[in-house]
Amino acid sequence: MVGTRKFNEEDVLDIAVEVFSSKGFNATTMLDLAKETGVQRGSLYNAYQNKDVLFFKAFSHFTDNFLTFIEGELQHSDAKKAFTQLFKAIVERLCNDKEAKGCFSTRAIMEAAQKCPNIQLCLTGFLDSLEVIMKNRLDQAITDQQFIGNAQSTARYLVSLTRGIAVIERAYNDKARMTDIYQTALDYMPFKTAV
Amino acid sequence: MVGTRKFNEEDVLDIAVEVFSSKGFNATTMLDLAKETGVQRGSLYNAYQNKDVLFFKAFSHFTDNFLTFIEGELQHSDAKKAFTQLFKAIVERLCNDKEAKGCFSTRAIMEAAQKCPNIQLCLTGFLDSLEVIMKNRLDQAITDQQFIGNAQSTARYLVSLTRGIAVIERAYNDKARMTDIYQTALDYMPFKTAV
DNA sequence: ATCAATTTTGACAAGTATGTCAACAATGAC
DNA sequence: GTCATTGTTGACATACTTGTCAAAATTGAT
Repeated sequence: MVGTRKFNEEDVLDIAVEVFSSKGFNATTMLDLAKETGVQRGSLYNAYQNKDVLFFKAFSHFTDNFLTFIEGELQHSDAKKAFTQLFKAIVERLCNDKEAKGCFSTRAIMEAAQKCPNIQLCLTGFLDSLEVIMKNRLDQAITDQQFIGNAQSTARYLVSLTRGIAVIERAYNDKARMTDIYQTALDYMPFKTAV
Repeated sequence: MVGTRKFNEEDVLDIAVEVFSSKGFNATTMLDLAKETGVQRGSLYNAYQNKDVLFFKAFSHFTDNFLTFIEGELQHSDAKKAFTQLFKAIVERLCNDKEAKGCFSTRAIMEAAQKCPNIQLCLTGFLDSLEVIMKNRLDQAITDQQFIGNAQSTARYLVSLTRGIAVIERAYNDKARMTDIYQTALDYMPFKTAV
């Protein structure tokens, strides 16, 4: 490498995720991204070709972090507690971020999914991964005799639940409401306390 | 009235709802609305002041229809069947519309809620109404000994479920998946078949 | 039929966003 | 230290969107 990039790509993508999360895909301009990252617009165009590509990169960056985060929160040996902890952490993450930004992936799905097949694939791929992680944990729970039900369907259902909570956050920005929702959902699920 | 409006306001709002549903708030331009409605841009500005107001009117128009629709689908005397019918109808409505448009209110919440306090209020007001309708049906179910649980929390949870399904529609546009989700959710709920 | 109020129409101005480019700066390799 | 390569910078052209306005058209009321 000869001319080396001045800005830290990691930082820029982190900030891009923030900006896209809080303004949404369409309302975010390259100028916004330039201002927030401190990188000139021209440099962004040089590094990424355009907004779509930058979004794409930011999204990959986000999913890498998020999926790791999700898996980390499902570690508790009691299945119901594991999922409770997961949702608790998701809600914390949604609410505790400075100035209520909103869920990056949910906003992306609502706004950008239909934009192009690549982005659509990348978004469904993310949800699929989420589903797999949850399904695996549920399979484990079944093995541990802590859950009786269809792991596949339940995982899909739980993925949908995370999306619903993300929408509720946008509307009410009320942590108690979000907590009530996932607790109600988890209480209804056929978990069994360990034998 | 002297100079009478040429276009049918009802029709225009119907179409506006369609356009906002399929493109989202930000991506919808006044030109889009003019093209789709066949009403000149200038006339739209004359009738409504700007995009925000037009959106506001379209939203009210939408909620009037939607809440009536929701109540209509909850008529079945068996509570679980009533809610199953409701979700079935919601999914139909989401999927059967020409060229997969997406849920108007969910898109609005994700994109427009933070725009201004008025719109925020109007969106939460809509969700609140939805919640009340569901809570009333659940209260009835409790009276009928068809349900045991907290009507308030469950209603909120179900509102969130409708939002989650709307997001899933955007990502996958897969009716079977959406059906699986609400069936899983309803199967987990503490309904009792009538005594 | 005329009038007055209102809508419609198309053009205009201003602002915003995108994407490109040429000149310039920086730096690793030799 | 020079060079070649790449990144940075700010300006530019283009396109899009919004909102306004004056002139023209329309129509209910008289």
